[in-house]
Amino acid sequence: MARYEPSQSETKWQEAWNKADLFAARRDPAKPKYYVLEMFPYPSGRIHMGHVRNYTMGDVVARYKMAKGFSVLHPMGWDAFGMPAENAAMDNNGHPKDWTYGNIAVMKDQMKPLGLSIDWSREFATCDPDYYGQQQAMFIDMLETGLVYRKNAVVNWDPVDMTVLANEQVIDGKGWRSGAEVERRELTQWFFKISDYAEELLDALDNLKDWPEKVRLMQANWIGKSRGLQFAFSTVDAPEGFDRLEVYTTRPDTLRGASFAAISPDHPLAKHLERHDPKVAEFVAKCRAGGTTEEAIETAEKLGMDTGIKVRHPLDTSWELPVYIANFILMDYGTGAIFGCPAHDARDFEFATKYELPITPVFEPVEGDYPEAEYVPLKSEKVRYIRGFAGDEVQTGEEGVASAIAFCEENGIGQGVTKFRLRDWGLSRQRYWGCPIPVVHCETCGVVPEKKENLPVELPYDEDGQKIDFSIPGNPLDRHPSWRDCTCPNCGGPGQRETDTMDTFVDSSWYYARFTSPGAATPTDPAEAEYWMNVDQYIGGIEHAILHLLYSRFYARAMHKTGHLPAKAIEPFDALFTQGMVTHEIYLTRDAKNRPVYHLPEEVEDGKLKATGEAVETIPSAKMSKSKKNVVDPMNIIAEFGADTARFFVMSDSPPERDVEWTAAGAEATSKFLARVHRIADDIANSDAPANEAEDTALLKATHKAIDEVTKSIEGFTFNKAVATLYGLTNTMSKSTAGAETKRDAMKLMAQLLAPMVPHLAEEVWSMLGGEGFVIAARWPEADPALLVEDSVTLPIQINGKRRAEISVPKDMPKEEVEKLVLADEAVVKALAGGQPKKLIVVPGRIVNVVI
RNA sequence: GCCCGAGUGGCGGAAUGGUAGACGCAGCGGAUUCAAAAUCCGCCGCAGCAAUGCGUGUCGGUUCGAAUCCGACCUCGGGCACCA
Repeated sequence: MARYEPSQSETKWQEAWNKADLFAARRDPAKPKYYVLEMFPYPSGRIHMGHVRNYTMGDVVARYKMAKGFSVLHPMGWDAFGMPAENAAMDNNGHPKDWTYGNIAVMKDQMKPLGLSIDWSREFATCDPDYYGQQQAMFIDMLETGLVYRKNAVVNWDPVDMTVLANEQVIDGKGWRSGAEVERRELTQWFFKISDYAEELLDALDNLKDWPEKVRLMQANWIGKSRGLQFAFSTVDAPEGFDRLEVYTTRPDTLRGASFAAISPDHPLAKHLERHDPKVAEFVAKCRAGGTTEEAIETAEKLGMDTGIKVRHPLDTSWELPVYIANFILMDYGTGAIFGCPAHDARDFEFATKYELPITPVFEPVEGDYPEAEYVPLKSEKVRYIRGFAGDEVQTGEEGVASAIAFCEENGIGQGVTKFRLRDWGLSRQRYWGCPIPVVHCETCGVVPEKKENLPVELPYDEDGQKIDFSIPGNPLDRHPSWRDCTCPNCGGPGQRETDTMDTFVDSSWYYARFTSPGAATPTDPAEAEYWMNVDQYIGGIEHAILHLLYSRFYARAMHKTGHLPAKAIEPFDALFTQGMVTHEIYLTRDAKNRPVYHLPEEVEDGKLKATGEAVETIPSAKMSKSKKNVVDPMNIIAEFGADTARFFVMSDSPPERDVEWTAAGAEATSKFLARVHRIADDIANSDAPANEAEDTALLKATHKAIDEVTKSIEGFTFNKAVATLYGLTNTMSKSTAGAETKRDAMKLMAQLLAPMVPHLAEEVWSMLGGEGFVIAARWPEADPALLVEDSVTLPIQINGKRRAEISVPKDMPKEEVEKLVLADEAVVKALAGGQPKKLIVVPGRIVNVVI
């Protein structure tokens, strides 16, 4: 009797697949194509269960589509630039390049045993000069097309380390290494003009039918289209050149409830005052403390300072409002100046209360009492205007806004304008380990793009023969004279290279396109892009719902505009599936400064560190993340049980879009199940049981029902249900007394159903039962509709909505006859006690409800 | 603070307006075995001897019928533009 030995059979089948070169994507005009892509990994060092889950899902789809007769593209690469490599270099006195490529080698070795149907010939890393050189070429094209520009923007500045910090490196407003209070500081930075596409990116969401509704909603809110009024206050006692103060409001209907005007600390007027008034300078400096994130700004204590300047109310010029500088006004949104109506805005209410400003209601509820604090009804709700100036007395907020805009336009007060919350994409990073921005700063010519024939502008590995020192904070490119100094591509005179590198989101905004022709001498090859684009199914984490996906949608449009993608590819991902995350508890201890030190699960046992016995703090499950070290190593599972067990386990139980808490408990059970399938297949292969018509038909029906359900489950991304179906079919198969021939056929069909999830075992079973060729090369089975119909159904009988009895009736029994049967039922007769039912509801094939 | 989700047995979950708890884990009982492992069979929401009652985060509503639809709230998770 053959035993289930995954360690041998998995290697055997992987070698056989390789030899047959089954997974190389081929442009085959005779076949429909299918491009399935999982979000490529960051090479953190080791794979974790999240990767296994992500790539197994993609593999299930890829293998299923292969069996359905598609020419499949299923590539893999590495999102290889980014901060962790520099941090590692800092910690280990190493080099980001060595660390990154070392990690890639290890992770690839760990992924290979999973038996994924990946075309490894297309592999690349974003830190390969060949890849980022093409990215530089596109940057130059975009610069020439006007899609790239420079402007000032704020960064987190660590005044002790004299360096720019990532948001992640700012903890409670302090630098993570120096502990210094972080300040917001302006630098000149490079930007992509994504705002040009705001409207289109919003409108096009409606056509992304196979994207999750929640992702489209999140992106729509992020883009944040709003209709409002822009107008200028005339100022009183303002410095020269500031006669007018432009403000933007989405609630012009509340204009007569205005009690103050407020400007951002970064507003030109605030900057002017800062230079002339030490008190303003002090206040503005206070406002600039803390990080740059919207979260930090929104949750910080609301601070304001009266500038002493007044503005005249546009509807009544004798009415003057004070002008405050306020830390919660963002310069990036609108005009960087607002008017506050504390009666109908929570934040303005808080501010007005704090600074004792008047709170004047503009409208009140149509019914009921005016609330104690601010009154902020939905814009769609009708309210009664008591200090309105346009439109009806009773109207919705939306109507009030529209009529206020119309009134202001007619009376020359201001203009209705449409604004977007979406800001241009700042791509400059003051860091080493990223794609160098290919421009040269020349004293005579200014900012000049590098010549394309000089690309790639490669990152220097060392510094005049010396290893680059990553232990010094800041950007090594900035203090690397022999790399930095160069000749101007325009005039040939002395120039200096741009030392900013690109945001890693740029790298991941076009890798899907590069996979269609990874070796091309241009960013893409038109024929290949035309054949393979778009990505038919994209799979990745919900954490990328906004930034990565929105940037990719913009970048595809930019690539089209610069001639690198066909028009059909401006929405690069036809269907999107967002998998849930794999979560795990977090273990930490504290260092001398009470800062957290994280520990891997395998270093912890019974709440203590294995090495030292020190007790660890346990934080409840959170997304597995390399920085928190709450990652589980799938290699142990593969070594103990085999890849098929790891694959099947991550597909079972939890629905794919939901988070799953990793627990080791189920792995053994999964392995037992796979061994059971193997055992049953072996029994069947050696059986000579005679045919048995009734049993044969029953097994055949069960098998076809399973074909139907598994197919639907794979198509619908409910892999956990496919697993449950396969468990059920296995139980049926094991108990069935059907003849050997029928059982063999049924088992071969089951091998096909198993193949996308547990490909090695499926091949083993297939070959045991005499299947021809590879099981994954066999055409996907189709359920015979005739075998799916049931002759009779069980109808539950409810009395007043509670289940009290059930009857079994032929499938197509007419309603009237069902009613007769129901009324004759013992429980119904008893409940009616001789009376008539008030109502009798018969839902054919589903349920009966007797209302008494 | 703002935007988006999710809450069902001891546990993961199934059922998306029609029998709540499919399937699996854990547990319990049995068969097999000298014994154990493995395997096979059965039971398994809570309370109750039972009849029956209760039960899908909480409270309210719509409906003949609600885990499912609507409203308010609570808790947990994701994102917030320099983590990837």
